[in-house]
Amino acid sequence: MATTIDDVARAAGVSTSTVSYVLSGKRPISAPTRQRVERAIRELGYRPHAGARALASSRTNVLALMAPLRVDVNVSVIMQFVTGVVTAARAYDHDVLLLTADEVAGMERVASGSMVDALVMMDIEADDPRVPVLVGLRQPAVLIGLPRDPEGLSCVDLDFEAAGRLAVRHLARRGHRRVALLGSPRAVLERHTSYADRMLRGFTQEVADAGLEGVTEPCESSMAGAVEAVDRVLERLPDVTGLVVHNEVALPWVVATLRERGRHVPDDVSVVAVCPPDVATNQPLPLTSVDIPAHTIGKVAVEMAMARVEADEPAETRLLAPVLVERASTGTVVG
Amino acid sequence: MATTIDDVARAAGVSTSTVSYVLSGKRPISAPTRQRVERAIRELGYRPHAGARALASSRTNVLALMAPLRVDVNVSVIMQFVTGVVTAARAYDHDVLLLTADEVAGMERVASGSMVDALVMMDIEADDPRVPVLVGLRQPAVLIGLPRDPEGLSCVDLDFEAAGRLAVRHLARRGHRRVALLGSPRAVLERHTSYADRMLRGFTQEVADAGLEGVTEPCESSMAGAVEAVDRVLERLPDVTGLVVHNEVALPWVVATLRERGRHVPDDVSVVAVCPPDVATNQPLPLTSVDIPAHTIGKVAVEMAMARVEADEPAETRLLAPVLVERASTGTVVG
DNA sequence: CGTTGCCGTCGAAGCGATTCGATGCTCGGG
DNA sequence: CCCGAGCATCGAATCGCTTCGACGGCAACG
Repeated sequence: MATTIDDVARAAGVSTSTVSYVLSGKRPISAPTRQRVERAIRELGYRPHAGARALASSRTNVLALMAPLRVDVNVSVIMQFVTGVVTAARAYDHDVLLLTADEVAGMERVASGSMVDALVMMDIEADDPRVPVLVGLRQPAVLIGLPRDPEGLSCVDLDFEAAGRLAVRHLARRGHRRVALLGSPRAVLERHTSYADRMLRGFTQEVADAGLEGVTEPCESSMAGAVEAVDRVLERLPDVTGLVVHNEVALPWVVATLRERGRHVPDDVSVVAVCPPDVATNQPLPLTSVDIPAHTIGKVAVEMAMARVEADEPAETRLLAPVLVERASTGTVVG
Repeated sequence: MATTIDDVARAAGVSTSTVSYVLSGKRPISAPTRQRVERAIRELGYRPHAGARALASSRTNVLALMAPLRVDVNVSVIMQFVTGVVTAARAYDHDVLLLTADEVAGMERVASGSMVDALVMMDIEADDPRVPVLVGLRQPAVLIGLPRDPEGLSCVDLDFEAAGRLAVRHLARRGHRRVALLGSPRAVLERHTSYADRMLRGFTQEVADAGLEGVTEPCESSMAGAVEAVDRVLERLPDVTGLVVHNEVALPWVVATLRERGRHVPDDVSVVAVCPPDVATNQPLPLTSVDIPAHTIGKVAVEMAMARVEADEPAETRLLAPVLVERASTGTVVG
C-alpha cells in the first residue's frame, strides 16, 4: 500500500527520476523503458503521494471553491455552480476544496498554507471584503460575480444587466407598458450582492429607455414572502401586466398568488422568470425564462483559473450573454 | 510570503524543532521562548506548508466528502448534509475535499494519494460498490446510510425505518385505516438507495403490524411526477385518508394535486411529510413532519470519522431516532 | 576516423515540515 | 560536594517527490 516512487524504480530497474519523467512526460523516455515503468506502476498499484508532490513541485492540483452554503436562496443554482466547478476541475486533473462563505479566513488559510493552486469565489458583493485579500495572495482567483472594483482579479458571470434588459424588452415588444421586478430577498440586496444589483440596474434602465412604467420589489425566499411581494406590486401598480421574477424559491408561489388574486397567467399577467431551465419547466405552467447557465459559469470559472495557473495570463472579465426562451407564461397585450 | 519554519526559527533565535513544538504543543516549551516564537510567527505572517506537513506527519487535515451532486432529488437536504460536514470538519481543524458520486475512482485517488485523513460518503446503496473499495483503504470511512453489509465501516443516518413506522403510527392513532406512502423516484428505489429502502420497510411493517390497509408508490421529483403518483394512489386506494410523503420536491405539488382532486387537507386526507423542518413549514399549509436532521447527521459523521483518525476506535453504526412534529396537515378521522 | 551533438538516463540537491534521540542546564537529595 | 533527574532546547534524519546538471553512447558530419 505504501509504495513509493523508489519501489517502482527498483521494480522497473531504473532510477527514481526516470519514473518521475515517465509520470510527468517532461523529458523523453524510450518506449521500452516507459513500458517497464508503467508495468511496475500498475502492478504495485502505485500512486504518488500528494503532499510530497506538492512540496517538490509547489503545485497541489487542488482548487478552492468558496460557496454560500446558506439554505436561504437558490439552492439548486448553487448546486449547479458547484457541479460545474467540480467537473471542470477534474478535466484539469484538479480536486476541489470546499469552503463556506461565512469563513472568510478560510481562503487565506488554504492559500497561504499552499493547499490550493487557485481560488474560485461565489456570491460576490459590490464591495466584497474578500477581494482585497485575494489580491494579496500568491494564487490566482476567479470571482463568480462582479465587484465594483475587481482590482485585477478575473471575473465571470451571466450578464445580469443584459438579462434584466432582455426580460423587459421581451415584455415591451409584446405591448406591455406596466412591468414589475420581483427580485432577491432584502438581505441579498442590502449586501449589494453583485447579481441582484446588476439585475435591478438592467431592469430599471430598460424600463426607462423604453418609456415604460415599472416598479421593483424585493422578495423573500418563502411562500409568505412571495405572497407579500406580489401583493405589494399589485398595490403599487394595480394594472401591471408584466412580471419579471428573479427568485427560484418564490417562483411557484408567485404564480399561484397571482391566480388567487384573480390574475390569469399569461392572459392577464405575463411572467418572465430568471432561473435555470429545469426550474422554469417544472412548474404547472412552463415559464418563459432567461436562463442562468450556472453549470457553464462554473466551468468557465475553472477554465479561467487554470489558464492563470498554467500560464499566468492577464486577468479578464467575462460576461455571458443572456438567452431568453419563450414558453407559455408570456403573451401579447391586446388593445 | 514564502516564509518557512526556518525563517521563523531564525527570527526568534531558536531551532526549527522548537518552532515546530510551539506549533504542535507536543513538547513543553518555556513561556519566554514560546512568546518569542509566537511573535515571530505573527510578524512574518507564517503559515506551515500543508504539503510539507502532510509529508512529514502523514496527516493532511483534509477529509473527503462524496456527495451526490445530481440535481434530481432533495437538493436542500444534501446542502444541509454538506454544511453539517463542513462546519463540523472545521471544528476538528480539517478542510473538506468535495467528490462527486459519479466519480467512484475519485475516492481511491484521494485516499491512496494520501490527500485525505478520512472519507465520508453520502447516498449509500444496499449493495454499494464503493463499500468494498473503502474497506481496503488506509483511511477510515464513514457512510451516511446503511448498506446491507457495512463490512466493518462506520455508518450513521436517521433511522428511516423507525421514521416510517412513526409516521404510520401517528396516522393510525388518529384513526386512519387506509394509508399510502409517496416515496422516492423510481430510479432511487431501483438503486436500492439505503434511505428509500428502509423508509419503505418501516412503512410496510407498521402498516402490517397495525392491521391497516396500505399502498406505496414511487414518485418522481417533479410536478408531473407528483400529480401522477397522487392519481395512482387515488386509483388504487380511492378512500385513502393518510399520506406519508418522502420527497421534498414533490411535496408542494402533492398537496396541490390532492386539493385539485377534491380532497381537502387535513379534513379529507392527512399528510405526514418526511423532510427538514424548514421545508415542512414553508408550505401554504404547515405540514406535520418527521424531521430529517441532515445537518446533525453530517456533523456526527465527521465526529465518527475524526474519532477513528485520532484514536482508531472500532467502527460503529449510529441510527438517529426520528422525531415527529405535529402541524396543520394531520387530523383525526371521525366516524 | 575523430568530433560534435543529441537522446535517454542517472545522481543528488532541494522542497518544508515532524520527530526522535541527545545534550546542557538547574535543582534537590544524599 | 557530587550525582541523578527533569526540563527545555537542539541537531539530524526522514517523509516522497521534482528537477537540474551531468554523463555515456550512438549517429551524423566533416
